[in-house]
Amino acid sequence: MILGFLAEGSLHGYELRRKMNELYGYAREISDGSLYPAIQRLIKSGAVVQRVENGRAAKRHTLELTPEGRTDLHQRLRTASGGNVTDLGRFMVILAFLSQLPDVEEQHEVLRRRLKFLEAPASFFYEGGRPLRKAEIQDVYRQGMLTIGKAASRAEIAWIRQSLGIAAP
Amino acid sequence: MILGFLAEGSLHGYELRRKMNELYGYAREISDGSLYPAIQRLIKSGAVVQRVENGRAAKRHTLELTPEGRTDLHQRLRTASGGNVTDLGRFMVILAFLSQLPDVEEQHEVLRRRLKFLEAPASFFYEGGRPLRKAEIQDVYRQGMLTIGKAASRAEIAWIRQSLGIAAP
DNA sequence: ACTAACATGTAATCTGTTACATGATTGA
DNA sequence: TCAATCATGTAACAGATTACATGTTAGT
Repeated sequence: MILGFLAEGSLHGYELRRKMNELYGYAREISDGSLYPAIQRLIKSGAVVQRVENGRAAKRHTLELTPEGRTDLHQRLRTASGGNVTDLGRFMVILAFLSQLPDVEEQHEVLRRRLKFLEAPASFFYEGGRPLRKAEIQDVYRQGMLTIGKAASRAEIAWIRQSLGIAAP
Repeated sequence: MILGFLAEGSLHGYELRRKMNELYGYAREISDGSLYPAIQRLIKSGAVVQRVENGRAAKRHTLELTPEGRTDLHQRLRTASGGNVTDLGRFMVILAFLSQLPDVEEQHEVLRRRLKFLEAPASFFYEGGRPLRKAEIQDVYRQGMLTIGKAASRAEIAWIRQSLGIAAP
Protein backbone atom coordinates (compact mmCIF):
# COMPACT_ATOMS: atom_id res chain seq x y z
CA MET A 1 0.00 0.00 0.00
CA ILE A 2 2.80 2.42 0.87
CA LEU A 3 4.61 1.75 -2.42
CA GLY A 4 1.32 1.91 -4.34
CA PHE A 5 0.22 5.27 -3.03
CA LEU A 6 3.71 6.76 -3.39
CA ALA A 7 3.78 5.57 -7.02
CA GLU A 8 0.96 8.04 -7.68
CA GLY A 9 2.88 10.94 -6.17
CA SER A 10 4.94 11.98 -3.18
CA LEU A 11 3.17 12.18 0.17
CA HIS A 12 4.07 12.64 3.79
CA GLY A 13 3.32 10.01 6.41
CA TYR A 14 0.14 11.55 7.73
CA GLU A 15 -1.53 11.75 4.31
CA LEU A 16 -0.35 8.25 3.56
CA ARG A 17 -1.93 6.90 6.72
CA ARG A 18 -5.24 8.61 5.89
CA LYS A 19 -5.30 7.07 2.40
CA MET A 20 -4.31 3.66 3.76
CA ASN A 21 -7.09 3.82 6.33
CA GLU A 22 -9.62 4.80 3.66
CA LEU A 23 -8.60 1.86 1.50
CA TYR A 24 -8.10 -0.82 4.15
CA GLY A 25 -9.17 0.62 7.50
CA TYR A 26 -12.52 -1.21 7.45
CA ALA A 27 -10.49 -4.38 7.91
CA ARG A 28 -7.60 -3.19 10.04
CA GLU A 29 -6.80 0.31 11.28
CA ILE A 30 -3.31 1.49 10.33
CA SER A 31 -1.67 2.83 13.50
CA ASP A 32 1.36 5.11 13.87
CA GLY A 33 3.26 2.28 15.49
CA SER A 34 2.96 0.12 12.38
CA LEU A 35 3.13 2.85 9.71
CA TYR A 36 6.28 4.71 10.73
CA PRO A 37 8.44 1.61 11.34
CA ALA A 38 7.22 0.27 7.97
CA ILE A 39 8.28 3.53 6.29
CA GLN A 40 11.69 3.29 8.00
CA ARG A 41 12.12 -0.26 6.68
CA LEU A 42 11.34 0.91 3.13
CA ILE A 43 13.82 3.78 3.48
CA LYS A 44 16.46 1.34 4.70
CA SER A 45 15.79 -0.95 1.73
CA GLY A 46 16.16 1.96 -0.67
CA ALA A 47 12.58 1.89 -1.98
CA VAL A 48 11.67 5.27 -0.51
CA VAL A 49 13.56 8.50 0.17
CA GLN A 50 12.57 11.06 2.77
CA ARG A 51 12.97 14.81 2.27
CA VAL A 52 12.35 17.17 5.19
CA GLU A 53 10.33 20.14 4.03
CA ASN A 54 11.26 23.55 5.37
CA GLY A 55 8.30 25.38 3.91
CA ARG A 56 6.28 24.80 7.07
CA ALA A 57 6.95 25.37 10.73
CA ALA A 58 5.83 21.83 11.60
CA LYS A 59 8.37 19.29 10.41
CA ARG A 60 6.96 17.45 7.47
CA HIS A 61 8.76 14.55 5.83
CA THR A 62 7.86 14.13 2.21
CA LEU A 63 8.21 10.53 1.04
CA GLU A 64 9.20 9.80 -2.52
CA LEU A 65 9.39 6.50 -4.38
CA THR A 66 12.79 5.65 -5.88
CA PRO A 67 13.15 3.77 -9.20
CA GLU A 68 14.06 0.71 -7.10
CA GLY A 69 10.87 1.22 -5.10
CA ARG A 70 8.84 1.27 -8.29
CA THR A 71 10.48 -1.95 -9.44
CA ASP A 72 9.72 -3.43 -6.02
CA LEU A 73 6.04 -2.44 -6.36
CA HIS A 74 5.82 -3.96 -9.84
CA GLN A 75 7.36 -7.18 -8.59
CA ARG A 76 4.95 -7.37 -5.65
CA LEU A 77 1.96 -6.83 -7.96
CA ARG A 78 3.23 -9.23 -10.62
CA THR A 79 3.89 -12.05 -8.15
CA ALA A 80 0.73 -11.56 -6.03
CA SER A 81 -0.30 -14.99 -4.81
CA GLY A 82 -1.59 -16.86 -1.77
CA GLY A 83 -3.64 -14.71 0.57
CA ASN A 84 -3.08 -11.65 -1.61
CA VAL A 85 -5.14 -13.38 -4.28
CA THR A 86 -7.54 -15.52 -2.23
CA ASP A 87 -8.45 -13.03 0.51
CA LEU A 88 -10.89 -10.44 -0.85
CA GLY A 89 -9.62 -7.60 1.36
CA ARG A 90 -6.01 -8.16 0.37
CA PHE A 91 -6.88 -8.72 -3.30
CA MET A 92 -8.68 -5.36 -3.28
CA VAL A 93 -5.38 -3.72 -2.31
CA ILE A 94 -3.71 -5.43 -5.27
CA LEU A 95 -6.54 -4.25 -7.54
CA ALA A 96 -6.21 -0.66 -6.31
CA PHE A 97 -2.70 -0.45 -7.73
CA LEU A 98 -2.79 -3.03 -10.52
CA SER A 99 -2.77 -0.31 -13.19
CA GLN A 100 0.74 0.57 -12.03
CA LEU A 101 1.95 -2.63 -13.74
CA PRO A 102 3.17 -1.38 -17.13
CA ASP A 103 2.30 -4.56 -19.04
CA VAL A 104 -1.46 -5.10 -19.52
CA GLU A 105 -0.87 -8.81 -20.09
CA GLU A 106 0.72 -9.03 -16.64
CA GLN A 107 -2.26 -7.21 -15.14
CA HIS A 108 -4.55 -9.78 -16.74
CA GLU A 109 -2.41 -12.63 -15.45
CA VAL A 110 -3.13 -11.45 -11.90
CA LEU A 111 -6.88 -11.28 -12.66
CA ARG A 112 -6.72 -14.82 -14.07
CA ARG A 113 -5.16 -16.09 -10.84
CA ARG A 114 -8.04 -14.60 -8.86
CA LEU A 115 -10.57 -16.03 -11.36
CA LYS A 116 -9.05 -19.48 -11.04
CA PHE A 117 -9.48 -19.34 -7.26
CA LEU A 118 -13.07 -18.11 -7.54
CA GLU A 119 -14.04 -20.82 -10.01
CA ALA A 120 -12.65 -23.69 -7.93
CA PRO A 121 -15.28 -25.55 -5.91
CA ALA A 122 -15.02 -24.26 -2.34
CA SER A 123 -16.89 -23.96 0.92
CA PHE A 124 -16.08 -22.98 4.48
CA PHE A 125 -16.99 -26.46 5.70
CA TYR A 126 -15.88 -29.84 4.42
CA GLU A 127 -16.60 -33.47 5.05
CA GLY A 128 -13.90 -35.92 4.05
CA GLY A 129 -12.22 -33.24 1.93
CA ARG A 130 -15.42 -32.58 -0.04
CA PRO A 131 -16.89 -29.04 0.21
CA LEU A 132 -20.35 -29.09 1.80
CA ARG A 133 -23.17 -27.50 -0.14
CA LYS A 134 -25.81 -25.25 1.41
CA ALA A 135 -28.47 -27.98 1.49
CA GLU A 136 -26.14 -30.20 3.54
CA ILE A 137 -25.69 -27.61 6.29
CA GLN A 138 -28.16 -27.24 9.15
CA ASP A 139 -27.05 -23.99 10.77
CA VAL A 140 -28.82 -20.93 9.28
CA TYR A 141 -25.82 -18.63 9.71
CA ARG A 142 -23.53 -21.11 7.99
CA GLN A 143 -26.06 -21.35 5.17
CA GLY A 144 -25.91 -17.55 5.04
CA MET A 145 -22.13 -17.67 4.72
CA LEU A 146 -22.49 -19.75 1.55
CA THR A 147 -25.30 -17.53 0.23
CA ILE A 148 -23.20 -14.42 0.71
CA GLY A 149 -20.02 -16.01 -0.59
CA LYS A 150 -21.75 -17.33 -3.68
CA ALA A 151 -23.31 -13.96 -4.56
CA ALA A 152 -20.02 -12.14 -4.07
CA SER A 153 -18.18 -14.75 -6.09
CA ARG A 154 -20.66 -14.62 -8.98
CA ALA A 155 -20.46 -10.83 -9.23
CA GLU A 156 -16.69 -10.86 -9.17
CA ILE A 157 -16.39 -13.65 -11.73
CA ALA A 158 -18.65 -11.68 -14.08
CA TRP A 159 -16.58 -8.53 -13.66
CA ILE A 160 -13.24 -10.30 -14.18
CA ARG A 161 -14.53 -12.16 -17.26
CA GLN A 162 -15.71 -8.87 -18.71
CA SER A 163 -12.37 -7.19 -17.93
CA LEU A 164 -10.48 -10.03 -19.61
CA GLY A 165 -12.82 -10.01 -22.59
CA ILE A 166 -14.00 -13.57 -21.92
CA ALA A 167 -17.56 -14.46 -22.87
CA ALA A 168 -19.77 -15.85 -20.09
CA PRO A 169 -19.90 -19.65 -20.36
CA MET B 1 -12.13 -20.02 16.14
CA ILE B 2 -10.52 -22.40 18.64
CA LEU B 3 -13.23 -21.74 21.25
CA GLY B 4 -15.92 -21.97 18.57
CA PHE B 5 -14.89 -25.35 17.22
CA LEU B 6 -14.30 -26.77 20.69
CA ALA B 7 -17.82 -25.62 21.69
CA GLU B 8 -19.14 -28.15 19.17
CA GLY B 9 -17.14 -31.00 20.68
CA SER B 10 -13.70 -31.95 21.89
CA LEU B 11 -10.93 -32.16 19.32
CA HIS B 12 -7.20 -32.58 19.24
CA GLY B 13 -4.91 -29.91 17.81
CA TYR B 14 -4.43 -31.50 14.44
CA GLU B 15 -8.16 -31.77 13.71
CA LEU B 16 -8.64 -28.25 15.00
CA ARG B 17 -6.03 -26.92 12.62
CA ARG B 18 -7.67 -28.68 9.67
CA LYS B 19 -11.07 -27.19 10.50
CA MET B 20 -9.56 -23.74 11.03
CA ASN B 21 -7.80 -23.94 7.69
CA GLU B 22 -11.01 -24.99 5.96
CA LEU B 23 -12.87 -22.03 7.46
CA TYR B 24 -10.24 -19.34 7.20
CA GLY B 25 -7.25 -20.76 5.31
CA TYR B 26 -8.22 -19.02 2.05
CA ALA B 27 -7.27 -15.79 3.84
CA ARG B 28 -4.44 -16.91 6.09
CA GLU B 29 -2.98 -20.36 6.61
CA ILE B 30 -2.97 -21.49 10.24
CA SER B 31 0.52 -22.77 11.03
CA ASP B 32 1.70 -24.98 13.91
CA GLY B 33 3.71 -22.10 15.28
CA SER B 34 0.60 -20.00 15.75
CA LEU B 35 -1.90 -22.72 16.67
CA TYR B 36 -0.05 -24.53 19.47
CA PRO B 37 1.05 -21.39 21.33
CA ALA B 38 -2.55 -20.10 21.01
CA ILE B 39 -3.85 -23.34 22.53
CA GLN B 40 -1.30 -23.02 25.37
CA ARG B 41 -2.52 -19.47 26.07
CA LEU B 42 -6.13 -20.69 26.26
CA ILE B 43 -5.12 -23.52 28.63
CA LYS B 44 -3.29 -21.01 30.81
CA SER B 45 -6.36 -18.76 30.88
CA GLY B 46 -8.53 -21.70 31.94
CA ALA B 47 -10.72 -21.71 28.81
CA VAL B 48 -9.47 -25.08 27.60
CA VAL B 49 -8.28 -28.28 29.29
CA GLN B 50 -6.00 -30.84 27.70
CA ARG B 51 -6.31 -34.59 28.25
CA VAL B 52 -3.61 -36.93 26.98
CA GLU B 53 -5.19 -39.95 25.33
CA ASN B 54 -3.63 -43.33 25.91
CA GLY B 55 -5.77 -45.21 23.41
CA ARG B 56 -3.23 -44.65 20.64
CA ALA B 57 0.48 -45.19 20.34
CA ALA B 58 0.97 -41.66 19.02
CA LYS B 59 0.42 -39.10 21.76
CA ARG B 60 -2.81 -37.30 21.14
CA HIS B 61 -3.98 -34.39 23.27
CA THR B 62 -7.72 -33.99 23.33
CA LEU B 63 -8.80 -30.41 23.93
CA GLU B 64 -11.99 -29.70 25.81
CA LEU B 65 -13.78 -26.41 26.42
CA THR B 66 -14.38 -25.52 30.08
CA PRO B 67 -17.52 -23.67 31.26
CA GLU B 68 -15.30 -20.56 31.56
CA GLY B 69 -14.19 -21.12 27.96
CA ARG B 70 -17.80 -21.24 26.84
CA THR B 71 -18.56 -18.00 28.68
CA ASP B 72 -15.47 -16.50 27.03
CA LEU B 73 -16.74 -17.57 23.58
CA HIS B 74 -20.19 -16.10 24.24
CA GLN B 75 -18.64 -12.83 25.37
CA ARG B 76 -16.43 -12.65 22.28
CA LEU B 77 -19.42 -13.28 19.99
CA ARG B 78 -21.71 -10.88 21.87
CA THR B 79 -19.20 -8.03 21.82
CA ALA B 80 -17.97 -8.55 18.24
CA SER B 81 -17.11 -5.11 16.88
CA GLY B 82 -14.52 -3.22 14.84
CA GLY B 83 -12.75 -5.38 12.29
CA ASN B 84 -14.67 -8.47 13.42
CA VAL B 85 -17.81 -6.80 12.10
CA THR B 86 -16.48 -4.67 9.22
CA ASP B 87 -14.03 -7.14 7.66
CA LEU B 88 -15.94 -9.79 5.70
CA GLY B 89 -13.43 -12.57 6.39
CA ARG B 90 -13.46 -12.00 10.12
CA PHE B 91 -17.23 -11.50 10.23
CA MET B 92 -17.62 -14.87 8.53
CA VAL B 93 -15.80 -16.46 11.48
CA ILE B 94 -18.27 -14.74 13.84
CA LEU B 95 -21.18 -16.01 11.70
CA ALA B 96 -19.84 -19.56 11.75
CA PHE B 97 -20.29 -19.74 15.52
CA LEU B 98 -23.07 -17.19 16.12
CA SER B 99 -25.60 -19.95 16.88
CA GLN B 100 -23.55 -20.74 19.98
CA LEU B 101 -24.94 -17.56 21.56
CA PRO B 102 -27.90 -18.81 23.61
CA ASP B 103 -30.01 -15.66 23.24
CA VAL B 104 -31.45 -15.19 19.71
CA GLU B 105 -31.92 -11.47 20.36
CA GLU B 106 -28.17 -11.21 21.01
CA GLN B 107 -27.45 -13.05 17.77
CA HIS B 108 -29.65 -10.53 15.93
CA GLU B 109 -27.89 -7.62 17.62
CA VAL B 110 -24.62 -8.79 16.02
CA LEU B 111 -26.32 -9.02 12.60
CA ARG B 112 -27.71 -5.51 13.08
CA ARG B 113 -24.21 -4.15 13.73
CA ARG B 114 -23.01 -5.68 10.46
CA LEU B 115 -26.10 -4.32 8.65
CA LYS B 116 -25.45 -0.82 9.98
CA PHE B 117 -21.91 -0.95 8.61
CA LEU B 118 -23.07 -2.26 5.22
CA GLU B 119 -25.75 0.42 4.88
CA ALA B 120 -23.45 3.35 5.67
CA PRO B 121 -22.19 5.21 2.58
CA ALA B 122 -18.66 3.96 1.95
CA SER B 123 -15.99 3.66 -0.71
CA PHE B 124 -12.33 2.74 -0.85
CA PHE B 125 -11.43 6.21 -2.08
CA TYR B 126 -12.43 9.59 -0.70
CA GLU B 127 -12.07 13.24 -1.61
CA GLY B 128 -12.37 15.70 1.23
CA GLY B 129 -13.92 13.02 3.42
CA ARG B 130 -16.64 12.26 0.86
CA PRO B 131 -16.74 8.72 -0.59
CA LEU B 132 -16.09 8.74 -4.34
CA ARG B 133 -18.67 7.07 -6.53
CA LYS B 134 -17.83 4.82 -9.45
CA ALA B 135 -18.48 7.51 -12.08
CA GLU B 136 -15.94 9.78 -10.40
CA ILE B 137 -13.14 7.23 -10.64
CA GLN B 138 -10.99 6.86 -13.76
CA ASP B 139 -9.11 3.64 -13.06
CA VAL B 140 -10.95 0.55 -14.37
CA TYR B 141 -9.72 -1.71 -11.56
CA ARG B 142 -10.83 0.78 -8.91
CA GLN B 143 -14.22 0.95 -10.63
CA GLY B 144 -14.24 -2.83 -10.42
CA MET B 145 -13.58 -2.68 -6.68
CA LEU B 146 -16.75 -0.64 -6.25
CA THR B 147 -18.72 -2.91 -8.58
CA ILE B 148 -17.66 -5.99 -6.64
CA GLY B 149 -18.12 -4.36 -3.25
CA LYS B 150 -21.59 -3.11 -4.15
CA ALA B 151 -22.78 -6.51 -5.39
CA ALA B 152 -21.44 -8.29 -2.32
CA SER B 153 -22.95 -5.68 -0.04
CA ARG B 154 -26.37 -5.88 -1.69
CA ALA B 155 -26.52 -9.66 -1.38
CA GLU B 156 -25.47 -9.57 2.24
CA ILE B 157 -27.93 -6.81 3.17
CA ALA B 158 -30.75 -8.83 1.60
CA TRP B 159 -29.75 -11.96 3.54
CA ILE B 160 -29.41 -10.13 6.87
CA ARG B 161 -32.75 -8.33 6.40
CA GLN B 162 -34.41 -11.65 5.68
CA SER B 163 -32.77 -13.26 8.71
CA LEU B 164 -33.95 -10.43 10.94
CA GLY B 165 -37.45 -10.50 9.44
CA ILE B 166 -37.14 -6.96 8.11
CA ALA B 167 -39.00 -6.15 4.89
CA ALA B 168 -36.90 -4.78 2.02
CA PRO B 169 -37.23 -0.97 1.96
C1' DA C 1 -8.15 29.84 25.68
C1' DC C 2 -9.32 25.62 23.89
C1' DT C 3 -10.11 21.83 20.75
C1' DA C 4 -9.49 19.26 16.58
C1' DA C 5 -6.67 18.06 13.20
C1' DC C 6 -1.96 18.00 11.59
C1' DA C 7 2.56 15.65 12.12
C1' DT C 8 6.19 12.20 13.59
C1' DG C 9 8.13 9.18 16.16
C1' DT C 10 9.68 5.39 20.25
C1' DA C 11 9.15 1.47 23.79
C1' DA C 12 7.17 -2.55 25.82
C1' DT C 13 4.61 -6.23 24.90
C1' DC C 14 2.28 -9.57 22.32
C1' DT C 15 1.51 -12.34 18.37
C1' DG C 16 2.60 -14.42 13.90
C1' DT C 17 5.81 -16.65 10.62
C1' DT C 18 9.18 -19.74 9.36
C1' DA C 19 12.20 -23.19 10.16
C1' DC C 20 13.58 -26.72 13.05
C1' DA C 21 12.81 -31.05 15.69
C1' DT C 22 10.67 -35.44 16.66
C1' DG C 23 8.11 -39.61 16.13
C1' DA C 24 3.94 -43.02 14.78
C1' DT C 25 0.69 -44.95 11.44
C1' DT C 26 -1.12 -46.26 7.02
C1' DG C 27 -1.12 -47.54 2.34
C1' DA C 28 1.38 -48.36 -2.13
C1' DT D 1 10.73 -49.54 2.28
C1' DC D 2 9.20 -45.27 1.15
C1' DA D 3 6.07 -41.43 1.15
C1' DA D 4 2.12 -39.23 2.90
C1' DT D 5 -0.47 -38.13 6.62
C1' DC D 6 -1.09 -37.94 11.43
C1' DA D 7 0.53 -35.57 15.64
C1' DT D 8 2.80 -32.07 18.76
C1' DG D 9 5.75 -28.98 19.87
C1' DT D 10 10.04 -25.14 20.25
C1' DA D 11 13.24 -21.21 18.76
C1' DA D 12 14.61 -17.19 16.27
C1' DC D 13 13.02 -13.52 14.06
C1' DA D 14 9.73 -10.25 12.15
C1' DG D 15 5.89 -7.57 12.62
C1' DA D 16 1.69 -5.54 14.90
C1' DT D 17 -0.60 -3.27 18.84
C1' DT D 18 -0.95 -0.14 22.38
C1' DA D 19 0.57 3.34 24.99
C1' DC D 20 3.67 6.88 25.50
C1' DA D 21 5.89 11.24 23.99
C1' DT D 22 6.12 15.71 21.69
C1' DG D 23 4.96 19.76 19.21
C1' DT D 24 2.27 22.88 15.43
C1' DT D 25 -1.59 25.02 13.09
C1' DA D 26 -6.21 26.57 12.27
C1' DG D 27 -10.67 27.49 13.64
C1' DT D 28 -14.15 28.78 17.24
